[in-house]
Amino acid sequence: MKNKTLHPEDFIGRSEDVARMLIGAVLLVDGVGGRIVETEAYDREEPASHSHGGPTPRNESMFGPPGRAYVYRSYGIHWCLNFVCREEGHGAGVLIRALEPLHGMALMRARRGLQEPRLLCSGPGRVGQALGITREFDGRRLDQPPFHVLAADEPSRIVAGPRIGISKAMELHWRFGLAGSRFLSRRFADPLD
DNA sequence: GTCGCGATTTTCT
DNA sequence: GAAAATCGCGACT
Repeated sequence: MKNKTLHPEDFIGRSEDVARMLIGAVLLVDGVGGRIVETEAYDREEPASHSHGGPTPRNESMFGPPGRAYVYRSYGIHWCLNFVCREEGHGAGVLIRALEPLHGMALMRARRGLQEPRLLCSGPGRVGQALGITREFDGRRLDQPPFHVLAADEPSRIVAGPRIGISKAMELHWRFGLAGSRFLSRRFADPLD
């Protein structure tokens, strides 16, 4: 299948639309990664987003051009990867929550210190660790090395639900998953649209 | 299977 | 000083 590389113009759009589009896409960092099976959308106009209060030193790249990475430190321990979308200055992004590991299995196992493919990339912190994400990746273009993002080659069946680990804007069903995937970080309670 | 907790650091009040 | 877009482990049901 002729997966096409996603370019900045592919990330111009509402974060909830980009988050759906990314399900089934392949994410590689220095050739290591796999198929995206779970994402979450965030937007400045909604209170659960880091960008909600406007630009700060941490979230600066969320307000930069679309098609780049926004990397943040979570709970003082994990590095989490987002794709910036919409337009420069808006403050929208998509959190990459889980991958089906496909490439660079040995390296991912070594970084994560375990064998089970099931748990290599099933959660945003795990994705960061398996792919070797650090602050140095913040603001980098997604269509240039070390990143490589390939569009899904066929439409994915997508389930949606409330986002995880937040207490605000629970009415928004902005968490998306590949229906039936074993690599989701958690089950979807009521698989809506 | 589910619940609770500690780790560890950045950010903003 | 508290809360946070989390994870892994141990205890309990």
